[in-house]
Amino acid sequence: MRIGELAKRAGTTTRTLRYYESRGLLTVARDAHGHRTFGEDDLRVLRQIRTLRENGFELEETRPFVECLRAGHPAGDSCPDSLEVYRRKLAELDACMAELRSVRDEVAGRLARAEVEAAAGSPHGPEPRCELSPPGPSPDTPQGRQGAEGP
Amino acid sequence: MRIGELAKRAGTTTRTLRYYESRGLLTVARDAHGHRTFGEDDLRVLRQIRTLRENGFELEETRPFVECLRAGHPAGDSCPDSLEVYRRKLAELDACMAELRSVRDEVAGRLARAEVEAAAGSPHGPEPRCELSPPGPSPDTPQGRQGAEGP
DNA sequence: TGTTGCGTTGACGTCAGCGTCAACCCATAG
DNA sequence: CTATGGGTTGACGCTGACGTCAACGCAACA
Repeated sequence: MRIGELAKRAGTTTRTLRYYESRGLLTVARDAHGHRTFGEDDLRVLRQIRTLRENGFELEETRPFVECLRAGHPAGDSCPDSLEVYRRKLAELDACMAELRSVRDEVAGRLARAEVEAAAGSPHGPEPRCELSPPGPSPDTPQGRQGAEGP
Repeated sequence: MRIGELAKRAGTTTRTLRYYESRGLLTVARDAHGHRTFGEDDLRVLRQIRTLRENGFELEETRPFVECLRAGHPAGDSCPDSLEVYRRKLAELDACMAELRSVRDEVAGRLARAEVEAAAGSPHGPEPRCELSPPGPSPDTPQGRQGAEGP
């Protein structure tokens, strides 16, 4: 199997595969023409990586799973290092959710107070300029899974 | 007040202030030497920006608050545009938390299953020996089992 | 007179994970 | 012969919010 077919089968692109190779996540053999050749095991590795990436794992965090598979284990998470990544990720997710909750409460509080002020000041205060623009082309791209973090 | 003092008072750096100016968030006067000069109102604007940034607002999202302050309002969130940003942010936070929760459950499930497998296999001592195809033209890889793949 | 310390502008570096050319090679089909 | 459709490498772009120089000007202090 060559890189185009593998990319299609894994639902990704050739650019991505070459990038993974450059990161050392894929070890690639070449044929007589210098073309990369892959086997079914590479597809498994790739699927493992994609699954993790879709769950918000960074590329580097997939390395233990890849090495676990390459060591001949039936699944990428059959090894202690992979489990450790799972646990770290869980803790990370919990921390992130806690922070998001606190920020959410903070923002909700500010909004509530500001709305009260606005209601109190509205009859006499500054006139509301423009109401919010109608729900036009605002493509809400759900990309951020752990985005609202600082340093 | 010059840029160094303002940066210190706002707990940030001169680079940051110049960056904000380049984004049009700070309108800056110059003295005879070409040095930027700031007043207390600039400090207020800056504090508003920093507070929002610390709560995960993007720089561009702080613009309505800045303009609100510059329009002479007592607080940055005294204007409808600012409130709308608050509301959008709340929705965004809620969506993000929901996604994090689902990912968290997914990962927790995988960890639990993998730990069960590990506990079952550990007493017997799993021997991973078979390796995947190393660099070389042999795409034929006899592999006995397949691991559990998620949805 | 030098040194320190503040200011200025401009430009490149950083982090992740690729997308998007460009310029080329190679094989097969019409 | 050429068009098409693979493959190869290399290099730049993109997103955000700055950090980190470089090379300079200007003022005060000893």
